[in-house]
Amino acid sequence: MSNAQDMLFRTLADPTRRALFERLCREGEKTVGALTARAGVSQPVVSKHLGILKQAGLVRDRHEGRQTHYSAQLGALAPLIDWTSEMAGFWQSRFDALEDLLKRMDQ
Amino acid sequence: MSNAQDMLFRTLADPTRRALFERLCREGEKTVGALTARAGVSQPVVSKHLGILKQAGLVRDRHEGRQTHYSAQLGALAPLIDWTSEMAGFWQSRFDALEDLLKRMDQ
DNA sequence: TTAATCCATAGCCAACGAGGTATTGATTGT
DNA sequence: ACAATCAATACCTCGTTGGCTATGGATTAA
Repeated sequence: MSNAQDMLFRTLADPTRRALFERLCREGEKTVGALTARAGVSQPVVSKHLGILKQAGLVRDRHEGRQTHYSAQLGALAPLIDWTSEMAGFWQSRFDALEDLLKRMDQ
Repeated sequence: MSNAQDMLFRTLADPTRRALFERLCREGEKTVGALTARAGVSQPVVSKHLGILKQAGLVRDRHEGRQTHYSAQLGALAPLIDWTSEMAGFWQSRFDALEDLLKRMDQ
């Protein structure tokens, strides 16, 4: 039951985590220190969140000396987009079926 | 800090809740009893989840005698789609900027 | 009227998760 | 060599939440 959507939704459900991902999307690659400076939480917490984001495939890390650079991986949002369009698709097809039925009744 | 995206992500993060919403999208309006029959959890739990989905605007309820019919409200997914395209937009614009820079350097 | 059904609410408990501080490992600067 | 910086890990605490059972309120059936 632990599909890709599950991981994504759970990961993005936390505001702090989503804020980190948003900053990486907006501003590009950032070090842990830079992210911590404006995150409103302690450095270990930021590191933990980044770890979870990485596990979900939403970020990449690049080590350079003693600092780690993180960047957003937009492709990881694909399952989210797929799920949304799937839901919209179901709804649409039921709508189409209803429309079809109404047309038949109209004859 | 409690915007629309926050509510949506948090609501859809739970697998049981998401499964309920998916069934309503796929199969259309259903009573609490019908949903409970295949939910794998007890009726009170289903009711609670439906209440949370309702609060997030993802479902509507319609009372008919002693039973309550629930149906999906697809429009509520809009903030999710908006957020996703916003993230994609940020990424794209940074990509465009880089592309532009490379073009200039190429001259 | 009484019994049965349907759903919501209340109350409880266990597990999870997000936060903190302290510490370690690794790298850079002196 | 030693001190300082950066990020990750370990460990703890506390609030949240998802599950359950029991019950109540409302409606329908006998």
